Order: sequence, then structure tokens, then C-alpha cells
Amino acid sequence: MPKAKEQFEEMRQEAVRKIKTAGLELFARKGLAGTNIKEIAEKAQISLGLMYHYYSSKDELYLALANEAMDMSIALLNSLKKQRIGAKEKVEGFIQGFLTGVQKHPEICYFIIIGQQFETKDTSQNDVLNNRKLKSMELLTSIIKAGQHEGVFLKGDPLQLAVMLVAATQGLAAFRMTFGNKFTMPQVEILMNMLIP
Amino acid sequence: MPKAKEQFEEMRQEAVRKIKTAGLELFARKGLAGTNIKEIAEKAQISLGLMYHYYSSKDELYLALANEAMDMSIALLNSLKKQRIGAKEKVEGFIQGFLTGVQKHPEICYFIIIGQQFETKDTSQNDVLNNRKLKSMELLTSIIKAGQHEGVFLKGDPLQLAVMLVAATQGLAAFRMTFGNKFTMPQVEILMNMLIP
Amino acid sequence: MPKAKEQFEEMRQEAVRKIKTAGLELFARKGLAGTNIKEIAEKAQISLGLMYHYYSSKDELYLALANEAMDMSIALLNSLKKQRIGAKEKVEGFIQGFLTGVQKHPEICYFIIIGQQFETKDTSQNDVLNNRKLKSMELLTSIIKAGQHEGVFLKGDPLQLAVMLVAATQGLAAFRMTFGNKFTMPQVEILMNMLIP
Amino acid sequence: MPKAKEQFEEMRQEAVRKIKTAGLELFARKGLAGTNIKEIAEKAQISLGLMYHYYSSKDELYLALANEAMDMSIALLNSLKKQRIGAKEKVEGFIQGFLTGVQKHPEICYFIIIGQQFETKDTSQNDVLNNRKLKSMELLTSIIKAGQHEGVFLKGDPLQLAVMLVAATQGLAAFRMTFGNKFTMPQVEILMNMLIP
DNA sequence: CATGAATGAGGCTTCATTCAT
DNA sequence: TATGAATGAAGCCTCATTCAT
Repeated sequence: MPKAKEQFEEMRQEAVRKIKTAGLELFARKGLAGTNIKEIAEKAQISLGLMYHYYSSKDELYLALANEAMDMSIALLNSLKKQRIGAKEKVEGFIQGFLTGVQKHPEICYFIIIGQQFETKDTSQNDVLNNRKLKSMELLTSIIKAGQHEGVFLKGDPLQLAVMLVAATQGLAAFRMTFGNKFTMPQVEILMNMLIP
Repeated sequence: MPKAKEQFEEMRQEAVRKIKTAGLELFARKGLAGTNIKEIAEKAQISLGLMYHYYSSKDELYLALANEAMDMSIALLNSLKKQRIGAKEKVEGFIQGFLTGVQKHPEICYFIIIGQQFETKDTSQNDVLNNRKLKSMELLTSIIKAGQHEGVFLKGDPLQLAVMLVAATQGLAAFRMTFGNKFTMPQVEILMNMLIP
Repeated sequence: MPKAKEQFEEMRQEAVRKIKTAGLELFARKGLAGTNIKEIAEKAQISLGLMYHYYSSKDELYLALANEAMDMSIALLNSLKKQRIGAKEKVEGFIQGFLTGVQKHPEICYFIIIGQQFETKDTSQNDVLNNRKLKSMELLTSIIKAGQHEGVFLKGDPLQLAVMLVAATQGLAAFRMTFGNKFTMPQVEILMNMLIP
Repeated sequence: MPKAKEQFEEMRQEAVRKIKTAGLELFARKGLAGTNIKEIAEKAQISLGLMYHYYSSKDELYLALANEAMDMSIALLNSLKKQRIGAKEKVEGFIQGFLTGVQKHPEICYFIIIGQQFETKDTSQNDVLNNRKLKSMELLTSIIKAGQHEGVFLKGDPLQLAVMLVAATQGLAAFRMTFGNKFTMPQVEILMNMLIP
């Protein structure tokens, strides 16, 4: 009698989860080109072949992970944007979510890092990702703009402020990844200083 | 010295310059593993063999460029540290040097990016570079600490402030590299807000 | 025999039939090395595991099909040889069986093609098949020789005539396979011209 | 001092020639999928990497060889078509060229075989080749048509006659390849019988 | 009888590096 | 100094086959 559909589904979920976890860390640490598939399979404790059962290429896994990172970022920003709170609180929520998140789930660093750079062979996919990146920047920019209207944020090109916020975020994630627990994440206030007069 | 020797020397200089320029951009854009030597040679318009005449391996070229980036950064910070000006002016000088520099010489972005991550096979060389990176962070940290003593900078862990400054710098460089002229670098003041109460 | 057994037997027959039909076409079109088992299973609409329930390897399925093609060819020639008709009629019967067959059952093309080349890993099996191929050539040769004795066929090495007949047959099958219905099979007479003075 | 351009050119020619010779035989014997690149390199007595210096993939080498086979076939037919001789002599020239050619240069068999079947991943390239194949069939068809007008050839669809001629040719080449010198090629007359009343 | 997840050897391809000239 | 052909180890990927259920 054939194996139950649920069983298969469970196996799939489990394997995919292991692949993603392993891939995320390695890609974040060593980049797309610097990571090799065998290494991912070993870290995920599955066979090389199984990787290809779920992802048709290294690039595809990479893109899936990068898109997931984008999903998280955009979802967070969208949810904050809709909330009926001040712009300052929204940005604080963004930073907090990130800073606190990293303390509890260090793998978030990997998501932040992987969102930084993509250079797969499939140029159109790179463009898709870059557009999503711009999209998420726009969300943050619009929140900052609102804050400027409210008068709680500094004047100046809101895009540039957003870029700097994101840039600092990524830089911190990189430091955290390199130096681990030796490096403590800064207080929310310090980052907010960039925006507050 | 016979004229012939000078000519040879000139040729050397020219070839090395071309290799460095090509390598720097490609390494910055695609990382060490993602860049291939043939591509560098083609961009530099020299033969593969000649590349190996000047650099005995890909890693060596990469390390040379990364060290050069460090040299520049440390030299700038050392020179600023020695000057008899306020800490605020020193940090402004650091940021200014970088922001203005990028406007005039876009390749500075590449230097900033390449200074972010090293992952050559020669672990000891990686460590050397990471130590130099820490060294340059310490220089910036000591300047910030001085500013805190002077009372012109915010309180708080000066290392964390330094990290954020550098992180933001690197993030901006990455944006500049990705989006080119479409992205204008921000005013010095905005970055200084991170430090000024 | 209990009814259940019959049902199982029916299922077997059905599965085997589907595997053979799918395998035959794919092997004929793409060769042994160029066809993959998963593709066969998909075309046959059965699972990979079931394929291996009936055939223990790709080569085994291939050999089974090739042998079946040989069986058909040898059986036809043997039956014609025994009949009490002229050699001309026998050869016409051979060609007719093939030409008419293809019009009605296009899959015969695949049998003809698969009979052309065998290159499995099991050398001894290849030899078995090549010997059967020679055997069928000999049958045709002996019919042609008889025709020459009867004076209805051209003089000349009867083996060469047989080879050409078979060669033309295979070539036509290949054309038919490539171009499908756009290509109409020629009249028996045209092929017979090779033998008739 | 750099190696002379001529020297490089000579090296290239030699390497390409070796690769082609080895590839042609192996592809003809075992098909595209059944031949592996390492085997080709070994037979050609060059390294695996060098193959890729000249051909960017296995498919590309295969297509190059198949196209070359087509070139030869079309060139021969075009040259015959232009000559001021009877259609019968033209077709005889075609067959003769092939039969004699094979006796002297057995590798022609490989060209004939490789022209039979292509199934590379690049579908558009397959179509290009199939169109060239049709083109060469048309050339032969037009010669046969002329012969029918002259009254020297049998009536009937000239395309079918052409197909059969080509089919027989390919079949003979396949036999020759399988059985080598043990199999003597038939006389021109026997093949001509297909066309002559 | 039936399923499809899992394995890993083997094939295709890339690319850092060497070398004869 | 300068060239680019040549090498082969290492990486990506495919696929025949096995196996738990």
C-alpha cells in the first residue's frame, strides 16, 4: 500500500526546512559563489541528490531564501505602516523588531545579510529582487516622510534617511555575524538619533 | 640608469594599475569566489599570463587590494587623529573624505566594499586583515571617545557608535555601487546626527 | 482460480503494457542513454517504484523491447518462408507487413528503430541480440537466394540485397518517426524494384 | 617574447582536428547521450579542459559535426546539380561519391550516421539541422524529378524515391560501421535499380 | 501491488594555474 | 615582458536504483 500522502508531505517539509536553514547560514557567511552545494547538503545532513529533489539549482535555493528575506522585511513594514501609531513608533518598531529579533534568533542576521547582494545567473530574477528591495525601501521612506510631516523627524531627503537606516542595520548584522556574542547590539535610541532632531 | 629600464618600469606600473583597477571593481561587485581571473585579465586588457607575472594567485591580488583599502582607511584616520582639531571636525573629516571622495572617484566605493569581507584560503592572511580592520575601528573609536570627553558627542559605547558609522558608510557605498548616479550621497550632517546630541 | 488473482493479473498486464508502450517510443526517439527512467514512468503514468517492480533495470526493459522487436521480425520471416508461395510474394509479404503495419500501428516504427542499435552495459546480451539480428538477415537472405534460383530476382550477393532492403526499411521508419503523417510511406513496388530485373 | 600568432593558430587547428575526429567516431557509434566527454578527450589525446577551450559544450561539438556533415552533403548535391550531365549520371555521382568515399575514408560513415539523428537540448538548433536535412533532400528530389522528365527514372513521388535512396545509404553506412571490412559495399547498379525502370 | 523520497556515483563544466615560446 | 594554449581538480547537476511504508 502506498505511503500516506501526509507522510510524504511531512518528509518534504522536514527536508526543505533543513536545506533552508543550512543554506541560509552558509550563503550569508560566504556568498552565493563562495558556498558549495555539497557543504549545504552536509550541514543539512541530507544527500546531495535530495537537494536537487527540492531545488533545481543552487541559484534557485539562493533566490528562494533571498525572496523569503524580502517577504519578511516587506511584511513587517506593511504591518507597521497600517498601525495607528506615530511614525516614530513605527520606525522604532522596525528597528526593535530587528534588534530584538537578532538577540533571540541569531539566524535573522543571515536573512539581513542575504538581502544585501544577489548576483545569480538569471538576470531577470536579480531584477525582480532588486525591485522588491526598492519596494521595501519605499515603504520605509513613506513612513519616514510621514514622520517628517508630523515634525518628529529631521528634514532632508527621506530616501537617504531610509537608506542610511537600512545600511546601518545591515552593517550591524554583518558585525554581529563576524564577531558573534562578543558584539552587543546597540540601543534603539542610538539608531533613532539619525532621524530625531 | 639606462632609459630601457625606466621604460620597463613604466610598463610595469601601467600593467599593475590596469590589473588593480579591473580587479577592484570585479571583486567589489561579485566577491572573491564570484570573480574569475580571466575576466579580470580581459577587463584589464592584458593576457592571463601577464597577470600571473605580477600576482602569483587570485588570492594574492585580492589580499593586496584589501590591504590597500585598509592602508587608506588607517592612514586617513591616523592623519586626522594627529591633527590639532576637535573630535567633531575629525569625524567630519573622515566622513567628508569618504563622501566627497566617492563623488569624485567612484572606485572608492569598491575599496569600501572590498574592506568588508575577506575569505581567502590563507586563514592567517584573513586574520591579519581582520586585525587591521579592528585596528582601524579602534582608531575611530578613540576619536569618538575623545569627542565624548569633549562633550560634543553622545554618551554610549564608543565602539558601537564607531561600528554604526562604518556600517552606514559601507551600506551607502553598496547602494551607490548598485544604483550608480541615480543615488546621491547624503550630507555630512545627516551622518553626524548619529553622534551629536 | 479465485477472482482476486485474475484481477491482479489484469493489473499486471495493464501496467506492463503501459511501461512497454512508453519505453518503446522514448527509446526509439532518444536512444537508450538519452532516455531516462523517470520520463518513462511519467509517460506510462505509473510510479517509479512500480517500474522497478516489473523491470529490474533500465537495460532490462530495453533488452526486453529489442528482443520483442526481433521476435516479431523473425516470426514474420519464418512464417513467410514456410508458406508455399513464390519468393517474390514472400518478400512482398515482408514489405507489405511492414508498410501496411506502420500505416495502422505507428508504433511499429519504434520497433524497427529499436532493432537498429543495441549498446547496453551487458555485452553478452548485446551479442545475443546482434546474433538474432544476423539470424533474421539470414532468413531474408535465404528467401532472396531462392528468388534468384527461381530467376525472379536480380543476380548479386543476396546478403547485400537483404541488407539494402532492411536498410531502406529502417530509413523509412526513421523518416516516418521524424515527420509523422506528413510523410507517406511508398508503394511496395518501389522497394521491390531493388530486387526485380 | 610572445609566441607567434601562426604558432597559436597551428596549435588550435591541430587540437580542433583531433577533437573532431574523436568526437565524430564516438558520436556516430554511440549517439550524443551515450558518448561522454572524457572519452572524447582521451581518444583525442587532449585534456578535458582543452575541449572546452574550443567547444563550449558537448552539444556544441555535436552540432558542429552534424552541420559539417550536412555541409558536405549539400555541397556535393549542389555541385552535381550544376554539372551538364544527365540526371542518371548525377545520382550515380552521388552514390559513387559515397560508396567510393567510404572505401577510402571509413570516417565518412560517421558523417552519414551523425546526419541521421539529433536531439540536443537546444531545440532551435535541432530545427535548423532538420531544415538543412530537408533542404538536402529537396536537392536530391529535384535531380530525380529531372531524371523522370528525361524519362530515365521510374515514375512516382520523387521525394519518396529520394528518401529511399538516402535511407538505404544510411542503412549501409550503419552496417559498414557495425561489421567493418567484413561487409563489402554493394555495386552502384544495385542502388540505381531503385530508380531505373 | 504501489508510492515517491532518498542516495551517491558519474557525467558535464568551470577555472585557477602552469608553461613553452 | 608577454601570450594564450593546456591541464586537471573541484564544483554543479543528473539519474539509475533502493527502500520504508
